[in-house]
Amino acid sequence: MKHKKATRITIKDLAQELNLSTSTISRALANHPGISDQTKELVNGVADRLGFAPNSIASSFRSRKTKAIGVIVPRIDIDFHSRVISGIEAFAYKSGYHVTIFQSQDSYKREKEIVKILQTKMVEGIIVCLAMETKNYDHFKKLLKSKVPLVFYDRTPDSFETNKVMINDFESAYLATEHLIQQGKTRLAHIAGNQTTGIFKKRLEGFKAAIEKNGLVVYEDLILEAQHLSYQEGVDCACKILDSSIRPDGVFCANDYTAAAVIQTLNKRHTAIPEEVAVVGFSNYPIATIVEPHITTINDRAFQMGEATGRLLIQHIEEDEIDVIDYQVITLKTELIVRESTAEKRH
Amino acid sequence: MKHKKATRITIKDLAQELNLSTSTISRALANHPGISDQTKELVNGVADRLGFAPNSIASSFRSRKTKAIGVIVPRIDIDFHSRVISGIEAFAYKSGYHVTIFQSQDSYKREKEIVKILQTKMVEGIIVCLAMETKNYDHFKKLLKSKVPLVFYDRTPDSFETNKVMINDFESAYLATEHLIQQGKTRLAHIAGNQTTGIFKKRLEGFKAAIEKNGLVVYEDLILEAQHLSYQEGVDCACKILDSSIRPDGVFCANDYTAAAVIQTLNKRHTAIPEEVAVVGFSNYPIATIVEPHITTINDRAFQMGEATGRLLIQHIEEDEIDVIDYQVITLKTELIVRESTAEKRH
DNA sequence: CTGAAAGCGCTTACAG
DNA sequence: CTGAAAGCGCTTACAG
Repeated sequence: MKHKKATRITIKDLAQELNLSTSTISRALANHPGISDQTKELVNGVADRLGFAPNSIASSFRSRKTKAIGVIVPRIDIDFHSRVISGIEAFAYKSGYHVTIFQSQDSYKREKEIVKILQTKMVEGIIVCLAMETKNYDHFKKLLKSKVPLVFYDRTPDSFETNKVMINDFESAYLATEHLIQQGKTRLAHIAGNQTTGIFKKRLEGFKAAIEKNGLVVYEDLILEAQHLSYQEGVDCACKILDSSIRPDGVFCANDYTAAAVIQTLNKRHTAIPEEVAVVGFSNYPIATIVEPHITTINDRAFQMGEATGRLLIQHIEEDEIDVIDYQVITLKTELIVRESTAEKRH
Repeated sequence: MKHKKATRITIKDLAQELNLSTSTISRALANHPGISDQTKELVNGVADRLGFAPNSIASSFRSRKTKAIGVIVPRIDIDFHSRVISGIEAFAYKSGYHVTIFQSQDSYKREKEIVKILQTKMVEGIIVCLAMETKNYDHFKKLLKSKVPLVFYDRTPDSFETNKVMINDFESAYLATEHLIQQGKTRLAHIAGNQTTGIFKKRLEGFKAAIEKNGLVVYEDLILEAQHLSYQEGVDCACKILDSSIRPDGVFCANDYTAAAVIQTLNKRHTAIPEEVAVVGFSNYPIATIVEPHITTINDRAFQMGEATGRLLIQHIEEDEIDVIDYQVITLKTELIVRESTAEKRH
């Protein structure tokens, strides 16, 4: 006798067992209204007893619904993205969807490959945070042409309109900068992110706008760009800024790693924070409350961004008859969390 | 005329277009050996021209291969897990698999729900890091009975043998503790993780073993348990330890958050690190090189753990005929990264 | 090297 | 409230 692979129980088996049609079994399992409660109980009972597990692939194939959404992120192991994904998964799960994840590794080539894979109807909708390299959006336009619901978050296309979820980077930077001004700071520096990326451009703009609106001077020499906003780049920028002839009394950093770097550099130089130099970060990473003094920063609400992105996508998946909406742009509120690096007395 | 949904191109359409059978089209697209190169070129050309995208659901349904693996983690937005997932995705992607992620939120109930969802043949194999609450493994045993390949990582079942990928927690803790002893430290403290979890129990055991092996005394009063190993718990434990009558000169922490907490607490008390008290952490989180002094810690190789887990699972999926292997346990090497919190001179 | 045909396990209009 | 029947888009043994 040959080794026989465990054959799975199907609705056919249940039908045979109960002398009912497969139609009835299928409907009973789906809790269809037109089936008597008695039959439903009977079916569910036998299903349990025989250890029936529905074949979701067959079901997806037939119904053309996979209940799957695809997510393309640059990298999963970046704090911001892992929190967004967590929000997406949490919302998707309670809506009966599951989430399949791909990393573009910030590569345009790989992003295109992934889009191609996702075009096979494996997923009902796609969420994307663009790869750093991506400047051409044809692969996504093709997707849209075939009516696949698509939502971008954070890093979004700049040359065409589509569904997006973002935070108000301009306003957040404006808020952060104005807070420094309110603390009496007048010579402000900024460690900026990659200026080919929209969100970092907006943060720089918000920084400048707040300064100008308050009648102060924008010192271009105090604005430095850090490609990856890493801690080490932050240290380098901090040294340059602090050694500049215009000695700054406030620094706004485009993320918390660089803010932590500025703070540690100041600490080493025994410069009083915030009295001599105040520091504001961006994102509210865990380090913001570990570094001393704790970092005043912008709460970027990554988890909520994930939830909002998931909600928007699922809405588009399920209400595709509402063809009236062309695209939707959601901007989330942020908040300034004031901590010791700008305001409170250090104990 | 009613609005007609964009009907997808199928292999039938390609067959018609080329006056070939669907069998040939299917084989040509799959690059089957028994098809002439000329035909393959022809088919691929027309497929491109008509914008054919294969229906992977139909294919999965028919071939019984989904090329999908499911991953159940407590939470995605924990640094360790996000790095493991990144490793899993990276390995899976280059092996032609994709990864669907679920968060158990450390809930036993939710973990069972997810397992039930995954039993629908949606995935070909499953990777799990157990929920904190989980003490009963029946849901996984059922999975194994139905021959679904299953691999656990990090937090693994303690009462039954199965595929696992772990680091050597005992040995790592032993190494870390012995390093403190080599620095001349004799009164050692330990901030331990939840002792109902195997890995944290092993870390405590390794800590004790190193002390005993070196002829020193284990001070039970200097061993504190922190449920979640959070920064705040770390601060609380640090205060208790430092105010104890046996003043410790070395602290081994079960993660880097609590190690950072100990360091900051020592800094506030103006206690010299490492001269008066040396500190070792665990995991090599980003904060390890941000906090001053930088933290000596164990590199837990999370990304590599993800790769190894993915490799092991896919091996089991693809070589299921190799029934000889019952289960496999892989233990990864760790390394001690020595930094200023124990050894180097602080500049 | 290519084709005819069966069938994977469901769902769903249609009929009663 | 239930059933008979068609069919989703592929893959694959079998035949030539």
